[in-house]
Amino acid sequence: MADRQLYELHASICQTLANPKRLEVIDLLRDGEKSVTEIVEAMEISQANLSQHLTVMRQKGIVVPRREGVNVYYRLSNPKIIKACDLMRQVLLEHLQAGVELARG
Amino acid sequence: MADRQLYELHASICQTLANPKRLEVIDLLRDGEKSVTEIVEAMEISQANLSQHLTVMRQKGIVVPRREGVNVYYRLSNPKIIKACDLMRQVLLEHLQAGVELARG
DNA sequence: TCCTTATATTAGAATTATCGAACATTCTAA
DNA sequence: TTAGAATGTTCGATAATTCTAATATAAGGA
Repeated sequence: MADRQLYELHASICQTLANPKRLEVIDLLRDGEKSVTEIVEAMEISQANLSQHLTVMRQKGIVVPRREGVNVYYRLSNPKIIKACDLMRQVLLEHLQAGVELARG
Repeated sequence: MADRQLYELHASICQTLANPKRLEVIDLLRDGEKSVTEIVEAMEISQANLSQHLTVMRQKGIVVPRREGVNVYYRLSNPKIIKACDLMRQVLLEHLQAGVELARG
């Protein structure tokens, strides 16, 4: 596979992580699976909107669903996702300490 | 600082990485600084467009410029950025091997 | 100063992402 | 099989991103 395509796919993963709600979901799934209802109750988000975000993350292979009766439980597909997020979080915190201007937008 | 704000800043960093050209630039800077001209010549990109991407990355604290005469040399601000990118790349490759559908868009 | 090279900025069009609202689906229990 | 709870999908408005083209700025040399 060409490098260009790899960069595209890589960018696609980053794009999936580039949303505060989705990052919060990932953080919530850090220690194991949670049902949609559990996630909704832990966040300030509508069920429909969460479902949209979960769809995006599912399609990109970030999370994996498991249906159990009426509930659907989601988990992270790969523990390295948390590692990557934590690394970026470290970069962020180090920059904040260094006074780098990082305001969103 | 509130978690919500942290997630916003974190998303902002991911957003900055969520572009194939910018990822390619980061990869090019992996082993040390390069001038804008060097980067342009190593990629398929216009100078103006590269300058725009460098501006974004500069503002988000991903890269740091150093002017030397008429040239501006850019370097990564933090080696953890490469580590995070490499981790995500690993996740991507493992997913590809597992046959996960990751097509962009 | 004037010219040239290197880099940055702006404007505008096209594409893409986000969210609320409304609606659809799936499953279980009664 | 109908009701209700849990989850998913579609649509449309708004906002953000990306690129090209044109222009601007900065630095050095003749």
